[in-house]
Amino acid sequence: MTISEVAGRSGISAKMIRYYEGIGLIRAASRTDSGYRSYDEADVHTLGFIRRARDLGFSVRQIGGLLSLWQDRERASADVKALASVHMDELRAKIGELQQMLKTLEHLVSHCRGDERPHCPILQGLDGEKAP
Amino acid sequence: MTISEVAGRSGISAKMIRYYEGIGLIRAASRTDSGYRSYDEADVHTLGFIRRARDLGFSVRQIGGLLSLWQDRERASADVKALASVHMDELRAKIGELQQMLKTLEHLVSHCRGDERPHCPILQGLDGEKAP
DNA sequence: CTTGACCTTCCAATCGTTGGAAGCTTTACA
DNA sequence: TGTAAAGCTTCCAACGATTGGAAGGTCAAG
Repeated sequence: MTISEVAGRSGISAKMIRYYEGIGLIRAASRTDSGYRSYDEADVHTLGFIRRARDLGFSVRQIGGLLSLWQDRERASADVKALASVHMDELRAKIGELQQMLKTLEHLVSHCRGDERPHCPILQGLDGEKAP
Repeated sequence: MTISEVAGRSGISAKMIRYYEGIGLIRAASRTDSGYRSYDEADVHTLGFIRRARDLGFSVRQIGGLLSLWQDRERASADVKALASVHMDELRAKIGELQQMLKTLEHLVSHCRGDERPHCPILQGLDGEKAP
């Protein structure tokens, strides 16, 4: 299977597959005589795993950890759970941060008439006169 | 005022002040005879505005737009509101994305015993057997 | 045998921020 | 006055994940 085939089937671009190989997230693919990378069903499977982990927001480093556990038949599920929990905490923190920004903005925007006049509580809020 | 003084007072690092100058977000500071950048109260004010905008998650490009409007006495508040609304939509989209990730993870994690045994619904979920 | 679609590697850009190196200036202190 | 520390300058590189492109080799269909 060529890299574009496995890319299409896994949902990871050929560019990223080469990149993942370069940083050591996946093993270097075997090559044809002419130097083309060659893949099989197991690679599609692994890359699909990576794509789903990525879709859940795991970093490449975290995905590396998940891959190790995934391939370790003697893993403890507690280790997987711990890794996932760290990421969930990161997600919650990020969500909270963005929600706080949004809340502040909603407050400012709700007081802005949004007409042709220059008066604007949004800019006033950014001006530092008061921190809402 | 030196760059580190204005950095301390505005909450933006000297590194970033030079960077903002380099990309044209702020005007090039005047220089002393020896080539040091020199700042005044107005610069502290402007940088404070930028820091607060940045704290609300606006991109540098958006902050450029906000600065223009801030300094334009004949602006229409509708323009400010529109710019802020675009960013709020971005924030809502990002929050929704992260919440969806978190929700999926919470579901997976809640079914994982987290003990010393290898069985793990989290890894099963990532394995592609089913997309929850 | 040519053409087009693929593959390869390498280099660059994105975005915002930080770090460091090399060299000059100012400040502080003996 | 001499010197050392601290602060300034510019330039270059890295982070993370991804995309884009250029230059050149290879495979398939016509």
